[in-house]
Amino acid sequence: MLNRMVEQQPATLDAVFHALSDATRRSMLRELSEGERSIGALAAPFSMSFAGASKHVKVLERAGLVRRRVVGRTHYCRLEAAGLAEAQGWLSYYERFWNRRLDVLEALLRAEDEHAEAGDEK
Amino acid sequence: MLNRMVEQQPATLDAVFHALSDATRRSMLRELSEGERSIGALAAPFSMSFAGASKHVKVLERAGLVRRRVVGRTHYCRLEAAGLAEAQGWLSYYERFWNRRLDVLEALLRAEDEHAEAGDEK
DNA sequence: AAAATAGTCAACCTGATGGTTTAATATTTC
DNA sequence: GAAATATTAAACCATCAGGTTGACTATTTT
Repeated sequence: MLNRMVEQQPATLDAVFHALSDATRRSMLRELSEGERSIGALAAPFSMSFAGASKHVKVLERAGLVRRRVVGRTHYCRLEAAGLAEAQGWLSYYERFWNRRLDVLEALLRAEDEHAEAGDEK
Repeated sequence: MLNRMVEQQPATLDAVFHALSDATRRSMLRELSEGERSIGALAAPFSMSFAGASKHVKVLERAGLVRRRVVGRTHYCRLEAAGLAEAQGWLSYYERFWNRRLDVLEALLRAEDEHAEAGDEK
């Protein structure tokens, strides 16, 4: 079950990471994390045309990060975070590498502290 | 200290996510997770020109995911996972969203199990 | 019915991407 | 020193990305 989530779906991972590689889209996701937003509402903070925002939303949809609900003339978008989990799954493989570095850093700091506690602080 | 890692550095995040949006580059990172590799060694599995691989490595370097050590005519690359930690830091904000979903799924499965255990399995 | 609103679509522009090939540079080997 | 090796650089190509504008569709308001 977890497997299904971490599983490699190259096309999808491409789409997810590509979607995340743009600061405007990342901001839109942040906004959507607070609740549903219309396309117009998503466009507003960027003084960007509706058409521009529409394109960004489509990129997010293609990546499976956003879903759309049409009510009358308004399109409401909401966050679909499962795709982000896929990205995290991929990244988690590498955790050990930076954890290792953090371990070293931690050890260094601890050593420093112990040194200080030992009474040689000036 | 953790803060410094999770901190938003838009330009860098752009570069990191962009670097990850290509399957070839993700494979290269996987390869580098096993140890240092020359540009040629990185190119080999993809039947791609040296020049092509060289470009990919430059993208990874720009994103801070790879570092290079030149020994004679050979350029050795190694993984620099700190940049990946930045990406994970960004994603971690959204964890609660998919965790929430997993909780629901888990609850559903548990409910199913209990139902089964209750003796009504046929 | 007319006007305003929310959004898409298509065309267009500029600049980046991913790939190639050919030439050039630096190093190593013969 | 000549030949082979490892790599970059530069030019080129096709395609994609991010953005705009203008025209169109569908809904809502007046």
